[in-house]
Order: sequence, then structure tokens, then C-alpha cells
Amino acid sequence: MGIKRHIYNCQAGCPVESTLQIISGKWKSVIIYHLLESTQRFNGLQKQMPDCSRRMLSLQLHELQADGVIQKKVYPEVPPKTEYSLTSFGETLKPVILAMASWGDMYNHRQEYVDDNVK
Amino acid sequence: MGIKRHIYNCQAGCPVESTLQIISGKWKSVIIYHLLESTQRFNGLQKQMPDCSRRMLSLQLHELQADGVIQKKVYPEVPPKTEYSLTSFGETLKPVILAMASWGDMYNHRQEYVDDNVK
DNA sequence: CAGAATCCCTTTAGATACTG
DNA sequence: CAGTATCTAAAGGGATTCTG
Repeated sequence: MGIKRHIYNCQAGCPVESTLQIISGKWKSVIIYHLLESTQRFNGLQKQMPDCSRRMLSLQLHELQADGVIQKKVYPEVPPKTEYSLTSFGETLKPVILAMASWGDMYNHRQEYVDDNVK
Repeated sequence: MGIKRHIYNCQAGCPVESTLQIISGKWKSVIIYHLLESTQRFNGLQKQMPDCSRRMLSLQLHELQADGVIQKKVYPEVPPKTEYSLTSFGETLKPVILAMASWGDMYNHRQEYVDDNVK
């Protein structure tokens, strides 16, 4: 087996850049976040992300699927029903997304505190 | 004090979206990553991010500064010297960036493994 | 060294309408 | 319900040039 690229000096193979290849894009990490707890349907996701258009949601879901992060199950029913869920590979992103969620919570509370004092 | 927005149902105040407000952008989290260990100069950062143009680096640094994540120290010398570093607020992002770096390392090794098998 | 300014082409993403 | 297709305004971002 080859020993190559074992030293990540960030000219080649910066780990953060690698992660961004998968989760960058304004909505990808948000989608993963919503899939963390449970499977979601298309419209369900959209209601939780009102600022993401149907078109954008569709595009981002496709990319996440192509990268093996999520999977889609289609039920041959009328009206149609689909369910999106994380793959096992996608599950490995959980610590990253949870770290983001945790920081965001802190930030939201900080903002609330600032807002209160300004008021 | 007001009790508002305490329930984050992700229609308003999704914590991941809040985090993205600060670190989204293709280069911001990479910049923070490089500032994690030590202060950096403009050209030093650029050498570590060859795919980020000088223009882009400048823009992203400005935004990070405006958001209070990093600070800039200018030394009145010739040739000019500047140093960028994280603020204490920026330091709070450390767990997020480290989680990303950690996942990226795993991903890079996985890719290496895949590449070896394909070869 | 550390940028700012300008030009200009490319990509993004919203709005709207349509489909199985 | 779960999308796709098309059009278009706006934003993004590279290349180049200029400055203190």
C-alpha cells in the first residue's frame, strides 16, 4: 500500500477544505441537521427551511445524494411519498453538525442578551 | 428580562443556520483553522490557501473582522506588516473548526484508501 | 508586503410555470 | 406530494493594474 499524502500541510489536503467539499453550500449542513433525528419528507424539510426555495432544496438534496451523504426512498403511492435519511457515511458527519448546532445555540442566546440590553 | 425565542423549532433561529451566518463562505472556516494555532500574516495565509485569490482572501478577512471573529494588528513598518489573529469570540468557534478538521482527516484517509484500491 | 479598485465573464438562485 | 424546466436579475469571483 502506498504511503502518500500522509502529511497534510494544507497546501494539499487541508482537512477543513476537504470537509467543505461535502458540506459547503448554504443549506447542506442544515439539511443534515434536520435529518439527524429522523427521516424527513421533501415538504417536511421545506417547512423547516422556509428561506430555502423548493428548487434549491432539490438541488442540494441531489448533491448530498451524489456524495453519498443521504439516501432517498420512494414509495410508489398516490400522492407520491419520499423519505430522505442519512446514510451511514452521512452519520459520520454528526459530530460536525452537532458542534455547529451547539455553537449556534450559544450565539443565539448571546444575541438575545444583546437585544434585551439594546431594547 | 424577556423570554423569547427560547424554543428553537428551526423555523426561527435554527442554530445551524446561525452558525452559517458567521462561518459560511468557502474560505472563512479555513482561515479560522489556520489562525487556530498561531497568528498569521496576509501572505502567509495565502500560501496556505493557494486556491483562494488575494482578492477573495481580503474580502473574507474583512467580513470575519466585521463579525468580530478575527482582529488585525498593523505594524507601522516598511515593508508593511500585518498580523491576523482570532478574537476571544473567534476562539469560541474552535470546537466547530476542530470537528470539521477531524472529519476532513478521516475523509482524506478514506479517499486515500479508495484511491489505492482503484490504482 | 499588504492590500484596494476596476473590468468583465461566470455562476447562482429566485420567480414562475409545468408534470407524473 | 414531489419534484423539473426555463428564464433572468443579481451576485460571485478571476485577472489585471495601481498604491502606500
